[in-house]
Amino acid sequence: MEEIESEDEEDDQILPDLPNAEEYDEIRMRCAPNPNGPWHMGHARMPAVIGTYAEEYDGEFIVRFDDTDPETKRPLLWAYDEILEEVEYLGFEPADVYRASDRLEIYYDHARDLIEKGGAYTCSCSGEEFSDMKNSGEACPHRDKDAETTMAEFEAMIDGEYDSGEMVLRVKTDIEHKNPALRDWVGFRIIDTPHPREEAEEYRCWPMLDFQSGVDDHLTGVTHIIRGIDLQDSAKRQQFVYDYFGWEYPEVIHWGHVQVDEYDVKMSTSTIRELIEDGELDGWDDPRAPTLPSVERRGIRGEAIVDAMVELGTSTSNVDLAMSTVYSNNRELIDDDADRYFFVREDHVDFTLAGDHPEEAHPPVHPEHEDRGTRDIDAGNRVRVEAEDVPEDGERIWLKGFGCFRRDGETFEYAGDDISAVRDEGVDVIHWVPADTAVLTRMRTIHGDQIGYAEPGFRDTEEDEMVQFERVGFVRVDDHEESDESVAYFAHE
RNA sequence: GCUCCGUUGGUGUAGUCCGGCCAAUCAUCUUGCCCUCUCACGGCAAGGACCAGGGUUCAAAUCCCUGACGGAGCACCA
Repeated sequence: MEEIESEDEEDDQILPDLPNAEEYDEIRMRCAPNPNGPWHMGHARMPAVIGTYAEEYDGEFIVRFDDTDPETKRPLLWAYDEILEEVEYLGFEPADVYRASDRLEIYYDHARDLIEKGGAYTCSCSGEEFSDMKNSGEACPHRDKDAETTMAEFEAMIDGEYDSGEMVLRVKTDIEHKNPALRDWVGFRIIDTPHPREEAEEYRCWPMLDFQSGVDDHLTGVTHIIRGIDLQDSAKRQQFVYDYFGWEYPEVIHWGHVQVDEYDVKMSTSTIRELIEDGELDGWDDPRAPTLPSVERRGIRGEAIVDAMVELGTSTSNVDLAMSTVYSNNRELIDDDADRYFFVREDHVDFTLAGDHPEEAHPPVHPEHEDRGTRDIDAGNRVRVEAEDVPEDGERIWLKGFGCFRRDGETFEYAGDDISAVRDEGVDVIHWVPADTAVLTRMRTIHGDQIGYAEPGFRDTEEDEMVQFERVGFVRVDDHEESDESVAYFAHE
């Protein structure tokens, strides 16, 4: 029995083993977003994977907002909480939440330390000047400054005595390092634009990512870092700081970029924001936007996304996430609970009913759960079907849950309720709605809105409920009240 | 230009460290059939990949070399 359980557990672990996990008492990882907007699908990968690792290793993870650039990557104040909600939506809870903009004094103290150790110098070269020297392996004239001068100038940076661009603090690495990306990088610079957070609005001297993140990873006990290949030189840069302080660098995993298919909109926070500002998207949760608020509104469960992300693994090459995988996961989660309804899309055609047909139709609420009973649809005098489903004149069609009809021009003549017409004679089964009482419904999809008509009982569904429009797909009920049309968000087939 | 890194079917992934059990795993996907008053769910079947070329070896997806292709960094962005 024990053996079986342990085997099962092994099967459950899809992610590759964490490097040197056994050397740490407790695994602790971090998710370090920049709060400059809500998350898109790609952002879900980090909490999905480190949250899963935390579960597998009985460890924990933290969220740390790396909000150290009030200007070019200006944080949005509401994005902090929004992102935390998205982590929750994905089904995870961080052990701690930090904001780098709360921690400036900590970074300053470490910078002072570093200066005393001779590991940093203030530099007033222009970016271009320095870049030229650096690329030819030459030290700039400021490199040999004594620690006292550097310290005084660094304090002046903190005190706001320089304008943006006038002075930076560089970490002294190896000016002749064969990889030019590692040579004497900037640790602190001046930004004139105040930080949007009240708590941080007075600061002008801001650490760069490599300094801030390097210090914080150590101070917050991070044992394993996952980051993108765009940051593959970061560990090597930060290693110089760690060496000055005598710290051990955490384990690092680099992964490639993730792309998501299906969407017409590029997956980038700035692109999405522009489209919203231009009015092309209704907001961050527009179904056409590849964002987490959007997929949540469509009724995709966080778990479906997490499973798909975890399956992507942590390879260093770029990967494409097929939304079909997410949909497949989600279908499995929701199918059992999703009641069935009819929904006739544009273009539609109406037919007058003729003959001795029953007044009501009684299709099952869910084909696999008879106990949930049937819907009762009063057919009225006319039914509405999709143009694509209209049979040739004179041919029969089976209105699902209702009965067989033969088309005669613009009328449907009742042709009985003998199911053998379907089973043995090949009559097609289609969905339909009563034309006069159907519920006008806007179905919002990833490729734009679609108008249609739901059966009357759809009015009684509750907001947030997942239902299946038979032969159309699964949707999340969004709203019945706001306008004269009901609104549903299309999830997937 | 300099410096890193990668390349298994449409997509993702296992296997690569320690060469043979790999004529390559699993999922998704596509197609067909079955089930069915849904094109959902379920069942069955099929399709589809080791970037290329050399080398080492009895044996290479796995080791070595070269090349091609792709990605990333060389920011006072994260």
